Amino acid sequence: MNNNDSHNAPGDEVKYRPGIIESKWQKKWADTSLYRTEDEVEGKENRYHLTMLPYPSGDLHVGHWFAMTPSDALARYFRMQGYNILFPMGFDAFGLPAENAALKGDTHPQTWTEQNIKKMRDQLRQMGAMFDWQREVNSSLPEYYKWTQWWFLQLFKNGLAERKKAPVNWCLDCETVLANEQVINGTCERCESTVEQRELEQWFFRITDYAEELLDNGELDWPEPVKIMQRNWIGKSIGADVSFRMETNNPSDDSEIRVFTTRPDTLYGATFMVLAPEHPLVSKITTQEQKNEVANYIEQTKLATEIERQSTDREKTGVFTGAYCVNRLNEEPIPIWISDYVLSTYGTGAIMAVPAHDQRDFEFAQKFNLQIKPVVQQLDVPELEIEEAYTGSGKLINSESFNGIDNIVAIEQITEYLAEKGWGEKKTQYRLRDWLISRQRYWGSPIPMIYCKACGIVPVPEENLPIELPFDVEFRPTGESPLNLSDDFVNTKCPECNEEARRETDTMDTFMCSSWYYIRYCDPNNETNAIDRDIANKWLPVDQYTGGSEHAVMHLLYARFFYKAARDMGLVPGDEPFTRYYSQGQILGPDGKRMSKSRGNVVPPDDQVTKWGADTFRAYLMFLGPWEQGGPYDIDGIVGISRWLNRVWNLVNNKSNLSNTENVETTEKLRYLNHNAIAKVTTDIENKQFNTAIATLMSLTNDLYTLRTNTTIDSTIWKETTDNLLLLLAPFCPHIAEELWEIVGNNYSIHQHSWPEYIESFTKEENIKIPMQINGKLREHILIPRNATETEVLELAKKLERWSEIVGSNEIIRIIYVPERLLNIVIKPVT
RNA sequence: GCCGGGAUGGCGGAAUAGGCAGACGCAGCAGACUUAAAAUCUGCCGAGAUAUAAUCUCGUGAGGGUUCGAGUCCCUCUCCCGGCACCA
Repeated sequence: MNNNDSHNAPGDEVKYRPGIIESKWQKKWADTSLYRTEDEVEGKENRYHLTMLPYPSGDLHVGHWFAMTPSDALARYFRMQGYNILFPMGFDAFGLPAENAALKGDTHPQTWTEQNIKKMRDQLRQMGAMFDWQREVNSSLPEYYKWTQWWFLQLFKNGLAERKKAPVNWCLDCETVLANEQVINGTCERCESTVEQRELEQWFFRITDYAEELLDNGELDWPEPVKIMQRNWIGKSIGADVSFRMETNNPSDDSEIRVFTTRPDTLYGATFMVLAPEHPLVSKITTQEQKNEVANYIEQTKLATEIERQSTDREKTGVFTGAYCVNRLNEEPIPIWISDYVLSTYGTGAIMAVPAHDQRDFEFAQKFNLQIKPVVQQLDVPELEIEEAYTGSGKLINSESFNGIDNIVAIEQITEYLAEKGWGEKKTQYRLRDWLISRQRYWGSPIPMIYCKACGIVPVPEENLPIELPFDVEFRPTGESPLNLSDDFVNTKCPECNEEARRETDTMDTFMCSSWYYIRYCDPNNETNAIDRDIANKWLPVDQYTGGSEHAVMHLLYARFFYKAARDMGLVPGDEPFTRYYSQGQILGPDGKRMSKSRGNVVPPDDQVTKWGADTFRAYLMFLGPWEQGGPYDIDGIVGISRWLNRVWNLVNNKSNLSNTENVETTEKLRYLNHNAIAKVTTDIENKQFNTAIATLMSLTNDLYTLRTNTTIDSTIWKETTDNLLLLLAPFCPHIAEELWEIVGNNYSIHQHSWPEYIESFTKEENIKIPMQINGKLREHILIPRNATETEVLELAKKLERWSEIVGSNEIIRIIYVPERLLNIVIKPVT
């Protein structure tokens, strides 16, 4: 008998119509506030799940679905496990695209953003995710950025926000400065256009104060590659600061050059010095004869873009200053050069060059015919025969009293010696720079600072927040902050002396907004505080964060810094914002390339939802492959999920072949299938292996189908089985699970039901089939009782028909029985 | 250059802790149902040998090794993807 026949009998047809049931349940969930999260629920532990909030570009992308729906499934699973789950959503709504769109079209960034949010909110609702929309945040609303500004003031009061002059990255196209993290290969992270260095006074957050603590991320339950990326970005180096006396005819001149080196052991091999062209000493020390050449070189450097300057395969350039300093260890004179391969922003902006043991210095020395002096033994060859720098270890040579000492030991000894003499000291350097947060753009949160001629830099009093972003402003990028053009905005009174003063007109980097949004979700409507301390204790830190690893050294590092600063102000509990973080991969176009309009490989999620339904689309995205891996979206594969859900639908709706008489064998088989699936799906979800969880559910569906087609089943055990199937399905496909749950007569809502538990003994069958190998090669299968001993298994094996054929009279030299897994018989031919 | 991750059928992928390679799905092939198609259902679906089979051989990027047994562990190499890139 065919299930489908009876199901399709006239008058009995109930077809799976995703479009109808999905909107039905989305409405009911909203009407009954099913996903409304209270801060406290009796008997339930709070658990905070979070997926990165989107930028309101105006159109939800498959990438959003790929990132958010598995995250939703995970949150739903933990909800069913009995936790009180916070799973919020919002919009990272400040940023350049709004301005760019406004410049192209006849609209305002605010209008554009509002419209986009409205559209995207609807698109997000179609996912059927358990977002608590009452906690939505929008970082561009004054109710939100009031607190972004408030945080700025707290950082300022705690000495973590400062205005300083520094060489900064300037994007020529965006006409604004950028943080170091936002410059990729010398180009702007957003618009990919050229970035150049400018010396400007800007607002910085002192993230470097937390370098050491940020580096210490080993205990975090985060993907190892992301932690490594952060550690590399912070870039800790231990070495020494060493000072070299300037050689001068004037005995009262005690000026010196300080360098940072990780190789104090090679100090005797320093044969020249190199200063960054921007180094302040350059103008002081350059001799009359070299003045022109040096000035020309500095001019050239300024003209070079960051891409040109940072290119490693470019030949080294530089000029001699004419000046010398003295290596205090041996009183030898050392010529001082300048070159752009030395960065003014790292260390002291000057280096001692040891060409024998540093490849960059080696290349420079070769180009300009400078002395190469080996000081580590392995390189004890005539100077002309040296082909590259030796960076390995060895005993010191040419180093006077340090000769013969292992260079690793010499690092310590020479550093100590320098310290004793007052010529240097041990030093730790970080590659990480302070976080530059000023932006010369309109669509961002104004920086709440005031410049007063008399009082200097004065923070806006907290009670005057928010400093609202004026709507009516000419925001065309001119390289000058648009807010500067608004007299109403700029002109103000000094909060201290009440005299005429000017407001800061730069806005904040939008990464500032996203550094604390997860804090605001906990208490989104609080008008007197950024977050209530009691509520913070209830939810923070985030238990499970998910999102793309492209944010590894930007958002994720900034947020960690921010949270630690907030902790030190006593405002949030714990040391880290995100206890667990998991990065999903990237979904690609069907052609395996990044989806983009220009490539024409974009798969619009709305179309997929219309065609297949949200549940099918969700499950397909989770089924494609490992979540962390991402990969191409195969437009044809989704039909498999659609077929599966239809089978589930028919399986549960079908009333045929059910009876009231129990068949013990069938019941046992059903229990086994059922509990096995519960066990597998449970561990898979916990490990975020959604693809295999869904494969398990498919297998279960197939097995139930087969059993149902071939046997008559007791209706009680059948309902128990299908109920469990629906519960296991609920996190992945919340709508169909809810609909079928209702159809079989269960109470609303399946999503308030607890996750099924499996019974260990049911997950195993009495008799199992194990492979039997001869010399490690598969020869037969044998059916054995699960707890059989080796002897019993061997007896069963000997009863096999093929025993004499495959073993015969050969000598058995070893028997390996792995309980419940395999039997391997090692034989040797009798000669 | 440095630091990560990876390579398994026609395709996406699966495989506790070293134990039946290819679960699950797509595509494909054959059949059932149908006037027909779609949908659905059933079966097959890594390569090769043999008479269909039973069975055997080969097979997880390449080469070597450890082991009764290797996709999994060790060594060497190739290619692909991601990050950083003159950080002294």
